[in-house]
Amino acid sequence: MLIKDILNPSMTFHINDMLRIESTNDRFLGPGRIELLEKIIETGSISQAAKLMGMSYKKAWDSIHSINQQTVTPIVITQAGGEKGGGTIVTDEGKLLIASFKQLHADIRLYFSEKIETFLQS
Amino acid sequence: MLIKDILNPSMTFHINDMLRIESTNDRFLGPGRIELLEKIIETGSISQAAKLMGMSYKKAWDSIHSINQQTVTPIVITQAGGEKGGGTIVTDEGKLLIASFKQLHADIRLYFSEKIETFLQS
DNA sequence: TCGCGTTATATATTTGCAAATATAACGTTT
DNA sequence: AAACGTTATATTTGCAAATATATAACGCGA
Repeated sequence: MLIKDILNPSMTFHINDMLRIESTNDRFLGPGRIELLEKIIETGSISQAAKLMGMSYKKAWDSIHSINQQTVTPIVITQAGGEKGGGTIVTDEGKLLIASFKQLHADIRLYFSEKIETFLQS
Repeated sequence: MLIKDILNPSMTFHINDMLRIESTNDRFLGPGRIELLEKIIETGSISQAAKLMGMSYKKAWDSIHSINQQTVTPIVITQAGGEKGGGTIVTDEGKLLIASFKQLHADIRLYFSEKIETFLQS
């Protein structure tokens, strides 16, 4: 008896490989927050980054606020008011987090793709 | 610059290691459905299994209906009416799915625990 | 034929969360 | 001091998902 003979062949199965790092009772990093941080680097602004992603400003702000609260070193630094009305930058620590997360994610996706393959063919 | 010096040391971080196997546009197997199948084996009944898990009967029924629709061989066989009012059994194919899923889940949890360790200490 | 406990299914209600909206505060520029 | 675009925060609205409720169908046994 084989797994592949049980599953409906007209359907394609996959593992949900979204990597999410969480702390005790809050989310920390996931694909969405990583993309948001990258868009903030591009635009220098939370509101513009949110708009670029089709995300509400509130959700974007909540996300970066959540991230900052879970680190000792700030990941983003915001300024309300000032030239161009203000803005937001991602710190070097933030950029390190982004790079490390993406590497970890790539590793896990690879491992998953191997595992699901053997599972579905077993 | 190190990840572990960025993160708040008063918080414990972990990877969300819930394994979910999905098809094109429906869930297939996750920890909840696995537990439900196991409780059905124990009790011989969807309703009793649901009650044991604190799950509504509708959600339980929807879950097993969804599973059965994604396989060519039925995973559970239900009977409405009959002695004791009816009942539900898990087929050998269902038991194979449970065992394979748990093995896969264990492998992934191990891999994750190694990965998150190096990530958090890097 | 009725009762029983179960599966099967529809409908209504509630709840939680995402989105939208509104407003305040901020600090440079003019 | 007024304008501007941004961050910051509260409030309201809308919607989807979970839950609850109700009812039907099923088939054996008394």
